[in-house]
Amino acid sequence: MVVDLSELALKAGLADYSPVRGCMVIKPYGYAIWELIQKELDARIKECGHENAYFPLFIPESFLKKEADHIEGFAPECAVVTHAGGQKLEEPLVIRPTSETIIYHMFSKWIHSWRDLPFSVNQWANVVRWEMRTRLFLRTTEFLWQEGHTAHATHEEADGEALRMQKVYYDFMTKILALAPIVGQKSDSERFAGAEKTYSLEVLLRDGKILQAGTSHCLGQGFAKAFEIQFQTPNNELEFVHLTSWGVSTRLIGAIVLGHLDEKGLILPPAVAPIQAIIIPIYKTEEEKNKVLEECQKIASELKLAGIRHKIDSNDQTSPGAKFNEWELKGVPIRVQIGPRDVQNNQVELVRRDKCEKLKNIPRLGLPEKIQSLLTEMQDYLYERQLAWREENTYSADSIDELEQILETKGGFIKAHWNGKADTENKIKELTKATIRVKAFDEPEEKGKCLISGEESLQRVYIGRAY
RNA sequence: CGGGAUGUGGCUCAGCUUGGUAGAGCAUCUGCUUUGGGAGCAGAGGGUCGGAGGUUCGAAUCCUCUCAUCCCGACCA
Repeated sequence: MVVDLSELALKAGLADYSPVRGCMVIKPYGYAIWELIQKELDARIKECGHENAYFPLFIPESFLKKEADHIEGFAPECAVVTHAGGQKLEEPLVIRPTSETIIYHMFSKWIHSWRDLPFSVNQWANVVRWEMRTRLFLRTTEFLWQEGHTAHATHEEADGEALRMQKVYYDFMTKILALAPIVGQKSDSERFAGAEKTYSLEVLLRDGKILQAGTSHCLGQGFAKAFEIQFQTPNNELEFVHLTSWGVSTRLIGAIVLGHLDEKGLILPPAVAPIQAIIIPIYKTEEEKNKVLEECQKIASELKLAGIRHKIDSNDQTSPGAKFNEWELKGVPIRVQIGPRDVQNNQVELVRRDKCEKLKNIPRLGLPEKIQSLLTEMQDYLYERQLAWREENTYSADSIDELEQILETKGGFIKAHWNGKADTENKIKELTKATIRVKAFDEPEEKGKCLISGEESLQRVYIGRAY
């Protein structure tokens, strides 16, 4: 099984390496997936009342330094512009690694009264983080994402908003991406730089590793104080706002690929497949070709009417067999095969990418409806399969040896007791190369002893090796 | 930044140990036959061997330096 994302992403035409270290070119097929992600998620974000805006790529260096934890977390990975217009700049400009600072600078100008709250903005943008090691889609130097920022009058409201957006992500990932993330809260050491609490969504991939697919932060008042975002209460008192920020990135494409792939290549959930049905004509003679292609055109126009994203692979130079393999590699959900026999009998052959089963003698009449129902079935099936995969690969460990053994032989999520402290967390990481991924919300209470310290613990946490 | 590897037609790589003036497969082009699970045959075009310097009559091959990329660790969406 090809589980190497880089190889698969290159072969399937999602992306290519660029001349710049750690940066990728997202090719049309990969970008089309991103556009579908954007479209679906953007609608959900707007339903929450958040509007889109755009802030500058450049951030004055001094802005980043205003929040102590934030600069400490991000300084090592910032790209900084020191020269422009042929001259050394008065103040260096950081290329945004994230936009909290510049957005909150603006918030302080825009928010004055309790009547202005809650206040929110979302932006779709690129950010740059000079990571030591990069990997196509999972960790690139420049990546695309969406970052939402909200300001609230109370801590409870801000925390509620951070949780609400995490739920929006959960809903999006399960319904649209057919992924089954564990949702919960990050440990202190894995928390976002400058945040009070970080909520995350952790996906178990098919190679047994874990991917943080999205985060939502309750920032408390730290940034508000650093950027002096104050408002007057109805009682005429000055108070600092409570902020949240939340984001998902092009990493989601990596999550889709690694969450669903099989030995033949990608399997795209229908909801984000740029091509949902690929039509492959099969013929020998010129006469057959004309008849078959004519029928393909008819099918295409019916699919268009039905709102199914499709394409006819009319390439004359490759054999049908080659096309089958090509589109399987690219993960197209439904393949429509049609040859002279089918035209004759008013039927087609369909193949579902996930199960790879051939459905012969499908009546030509009502084909769009049939394809639509298969797409729906496949979307559900992929989610069920992901969920089952996660459940089958979630284990419990009650000692560090047991934890290590499961990591070595199986991978996956391992639930274990932990005392909640940083030193024991580091120790686990040191010993096993695995990290505490998340404290799940729906984890039942259970008395136990910390793997390292033996201290009392009331709840298991999820541990695993992550990307 | 530590460890490993690689750089040779568009792509994947061989050749390097033991120097003798560049090769295969895929792709491309031409022609004919093919097309229901990765087509066949015949022919053609295309490379200052990452860069610089050195050794030598002669360097893809040996030496020195340099640049770049990828993989494995510490950092991270």
